[in-house]
Amino acid sequence: MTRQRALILNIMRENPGHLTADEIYALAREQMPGIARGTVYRNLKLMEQDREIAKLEMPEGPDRFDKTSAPHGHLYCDGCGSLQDIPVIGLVRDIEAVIGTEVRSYQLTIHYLCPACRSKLSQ
Amino acid sequence: MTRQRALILNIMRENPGHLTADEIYALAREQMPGIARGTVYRNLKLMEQDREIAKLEMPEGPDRFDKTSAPHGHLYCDGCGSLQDIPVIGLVRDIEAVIGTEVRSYQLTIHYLCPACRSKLSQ
DNA sequence: CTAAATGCAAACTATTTGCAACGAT
DNA sequence: ATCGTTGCAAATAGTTTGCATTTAG
Repeated sequence: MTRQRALILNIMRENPGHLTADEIYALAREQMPGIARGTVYRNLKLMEQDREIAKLEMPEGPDRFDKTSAPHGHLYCDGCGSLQDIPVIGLVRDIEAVIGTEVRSYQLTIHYLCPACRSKLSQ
Repeated sequence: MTRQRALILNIMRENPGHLTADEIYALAREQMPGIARGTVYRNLKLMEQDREIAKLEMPEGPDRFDKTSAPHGHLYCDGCGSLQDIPVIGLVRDIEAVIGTEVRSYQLTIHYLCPACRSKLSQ
């Protein structure tokens, strides 16, 4: 556990949202100006492999990262790209019943139009 | 509808799997050697916007493309990266009940270990 | 002490884009 | 004829990597 890794973890804990690697890098530099972008990417990858965090592949733009807590899905607006958590119940259980083995994790992205984008379209 | 676009569509129809843009490009060149990589990418993006096909963001490597038929999920093996379709029932209905608006599409990737990778680990 | 992690910069992969020429309608 | 689409090549975005140096355990 290096200082760099602790800092990255801390930033993710304090930050509610879904940060990209570069956003985490920028926040990290505020507290540790010498930290390298590569270090951030390397640590995020390691933490993902340890399943301390989850990588969210986005329809547009860079990946985002989520500290893994309760499994949940994401609502993605095709209009503006906004992202929100959404609870999902029973999915893992159902899938495990079908495949007969453990689900290690899942990524669910629901594409929809958020209220703001919907009202823009109807104008 | 250009010859190029028709060819790309046809390759996707004939090909059962989950091709990457470059795999489609390679197959397209067999029948139309002059086709440009950019043309393949452009058409795939347009077809995705028209929702004729779906883009699958992969945990590793390039995106893959799926001709959209019945909505379904994907089983991704964290060991070897293999990808398989899996039926999903009731998910869209459940989500729409929660969010109160239409689900345009979704992407569900279940991470697991396929039988082959599981038996390698236990050795 | 030593194995693992860092900083730096260069390399790489996947994808996008500007532009002149071409082709579908 | 016109406007969207192509081929080409260069550009970009995001991420990874090699290597000498530093740091944690």
